[in-house]
Amino acid sequence: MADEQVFSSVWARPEKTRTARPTLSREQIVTEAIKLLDAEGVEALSMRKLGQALNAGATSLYRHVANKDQLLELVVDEVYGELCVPVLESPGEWRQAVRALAHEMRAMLLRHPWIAPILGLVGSSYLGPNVVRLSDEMLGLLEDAGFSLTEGNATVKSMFAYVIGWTMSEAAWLLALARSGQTEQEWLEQMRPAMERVVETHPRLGKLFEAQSEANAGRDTTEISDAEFDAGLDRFLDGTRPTNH
Amino acid sequence: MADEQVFSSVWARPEKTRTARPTLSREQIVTEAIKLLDAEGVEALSMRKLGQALNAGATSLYRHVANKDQLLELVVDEVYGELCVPVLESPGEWRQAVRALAHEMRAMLLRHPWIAPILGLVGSSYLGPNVVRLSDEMLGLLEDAGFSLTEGNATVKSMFAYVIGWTMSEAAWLLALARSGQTEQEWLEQMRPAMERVVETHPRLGKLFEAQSEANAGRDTTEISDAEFDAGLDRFLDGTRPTNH
DNA sequence: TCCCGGTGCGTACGGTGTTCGCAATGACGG
DNA sequence: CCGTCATTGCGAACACCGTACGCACCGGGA
Repeated sequence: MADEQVFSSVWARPEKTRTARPTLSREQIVTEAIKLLDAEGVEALSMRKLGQALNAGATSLYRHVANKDQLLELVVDEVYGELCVPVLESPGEWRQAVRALAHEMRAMLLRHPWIAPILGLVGSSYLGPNVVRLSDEMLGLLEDAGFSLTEGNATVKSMFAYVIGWTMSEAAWLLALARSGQTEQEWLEQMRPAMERVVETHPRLGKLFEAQSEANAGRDTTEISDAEFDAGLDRFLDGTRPTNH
Repeated sequence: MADEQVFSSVWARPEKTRTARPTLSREQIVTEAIKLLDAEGVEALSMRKLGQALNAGATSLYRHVANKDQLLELVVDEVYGELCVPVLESPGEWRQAVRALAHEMRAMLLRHPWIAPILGLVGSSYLGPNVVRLSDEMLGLLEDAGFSLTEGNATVKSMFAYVIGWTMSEAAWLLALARSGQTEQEWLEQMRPAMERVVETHPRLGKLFEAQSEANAGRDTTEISDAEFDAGLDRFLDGTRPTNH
């Protein structure tokens, strides 16, 4: 390698004369980072691999992005850009709208299960353009439905908290499963002994497992978790309404 | 260094004859890891530093812990051990009990703001003894209050989701603030320009900020966030009650 | 034409998780 | 009392990481 380097300036000019004007852009970097994260997970994202995926050197990225941390902020905001706030047809339908956005958000977080840990590190990147747009539109929707600005803000924040918290644990499960490289069946089978030891000392949990596997017999697992997510969301919404003033 | 190594076996036996029976234990490692995480944050926890803090070599830790990942699982469960489920004095007081646990949990997560990103990586380490104990006791409490097992489980899961989601964003803020090494005032002042640019294009957000700073004038910031957390929690609880059957 | 700001990137540094083999120890069976 | 042996600590090494720095190179403006 080092030897080649010594001669390279002699026997050949760089074969592909580098067009020095932006062959690399911040957008390209961010979208490629997301692709890499989706494909291989959060621990597989390194500046070197990302550069490689872009046919570029690792350190070239630093011309367009200050940090890996900043890159992650950009990534988070970009992903929030996948969400779009539903339109409110009549003021009474704010509840459906909030539910729809919550579902969109859960789907997005499950599409990109690596976001959860990043969110904890990077905050919600509150000032990213997409996050700002999302907050603003959501606030407008609730305003149209009769919420005051502060009420609407509180509603959005609480709803986001529930969705993120819930989906984070789902995503962590999915990640663990993916890392193990096993099917869900094998995975469950593998930790059955630990399960049984738990049930032995905590019979109440055993009864819960029985009741659940009975109630869920024959149902699809994604159907089940959809329903559980909705149930919790509905509890939250049942306690929420605009004050008439 | 290497030279010294050659002679070391000659001019001296190891000064402190290593007692080969456990000078190191899994518990010590976990508690020291937590101390380190609290003191210096998640990116400061390395096996070498942890070993150093324990007067041990980095690789010695691997005799007691399989992985860094496993260590983090142990850490998470240990921290959950700080929580204790309140006692239910009468069946009607389940609401206060749930609120109390939620508060405990939020306080714990803010005491250890590094957990949020770890939780996303490691799952909730569902089978750790402390997590299991917590779930079981909480389930028992709600059972005494008239919830069925599946209802109680759904309630606990949803409540945890809200608390984790909410507190994660609080914790991320605290972490960012701590990393910047500035006071909250300086920090806010520093990103005022970005704030103003946002307000310019999104006047609704500007009105929200005004309304909030007016409503919160003179109040302590921790008092404010406590109240906001409680408000969201109450919405959730308002939509939750045991079915009489 | 010449220069100069912007861009790509090779090199290098300090740090990371983890494997491996060796040294040393205490407990135990004879 | 003396081997034997599983267990523990640990130094060295490997592959990889984020990133600072300096140089080569290009395109556009004077």
